[in-house]
Amino acid sequence: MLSHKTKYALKALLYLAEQDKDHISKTIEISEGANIPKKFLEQILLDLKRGHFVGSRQGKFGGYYLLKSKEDITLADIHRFFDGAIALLPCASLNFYEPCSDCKNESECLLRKGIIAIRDETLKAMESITIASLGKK
Amino acid sequence: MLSHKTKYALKALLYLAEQDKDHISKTIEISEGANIPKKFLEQILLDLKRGHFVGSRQGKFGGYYLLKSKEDITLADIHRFFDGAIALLPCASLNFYEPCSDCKNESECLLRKGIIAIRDETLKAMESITIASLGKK
DNA sequence: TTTAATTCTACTATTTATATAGAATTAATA
DNA sequence: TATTAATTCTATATAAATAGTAGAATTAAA
Repeated sequence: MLSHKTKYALKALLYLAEQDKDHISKTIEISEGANIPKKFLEQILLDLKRGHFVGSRQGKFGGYYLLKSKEDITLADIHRFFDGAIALLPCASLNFYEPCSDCKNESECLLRKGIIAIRDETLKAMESITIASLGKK
Repeated sequence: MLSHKTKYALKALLYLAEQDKDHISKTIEISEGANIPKKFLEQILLDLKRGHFVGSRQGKFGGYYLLKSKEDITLADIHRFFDGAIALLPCASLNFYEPCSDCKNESECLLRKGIIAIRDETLKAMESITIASLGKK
């Protein structure tokens, strides 16, 4: 399952992607438009800024805007950024690999191969979906 | 990610599937064979029993054995049984559907359609993997 | 009756998720 | 330059889920 944070981040990005180019969205505007708790959204937007997905302008008339092109932000990117690994086990993750603490011999683990097969399919689907493709109803 | 509980359950089922027919495995034996904390495994085996995946014999020389055929236990089954929904959002789940509390209009939710597409792919992969197929190295 | 296993109930840390509060900083503009 | 309204930052709070432990009760074979 996605965490609420990830879901809210995706909704916020979708909101930003819908706006006119050059429009700068205030937090409160996104919060109301996408129905996300304002203070929580504030943190999420800061995270997205640190991840270089969005940019911000400070001070009066400040706000947020998309930094990356909406075609270039995939569901896999946002999942990894907030929730981490896409694979169901750390030993099967490409970007967040860790050995299982209870694993005696990873190369002989029966489970791992199945989990890798699932990861491959899920990943293919998640990388094919972008903020732009979601927007095209 | 799978919870440890789900991972341990899968490892325990794999262990049971490897045994000779009619063999009854004691908890301590599975615990040591699959490297799972014994007391935690005890709870997991009870859960698996309640789910009719395994059967047990009580008393001296008691233990656990597979109840369902190993061809009929899929990764999707075990995931759903312990960790619940396979979909990334509850509104996209077939077996654990719930509306999102922050959703204004589900039928128009841009995110939902993408999440359903991912679910379809992941599900196909998870249903194709069984305890039996994992065992065939 | 003894023994060795499962079964059951309850408890308890630890971590993660989901936020909230409030002060500091920034930048436009009157 | 003072005001205003926004972001930014740090810290904290709370609730739920995860992971695991303890110990007594029950069961059934020998």
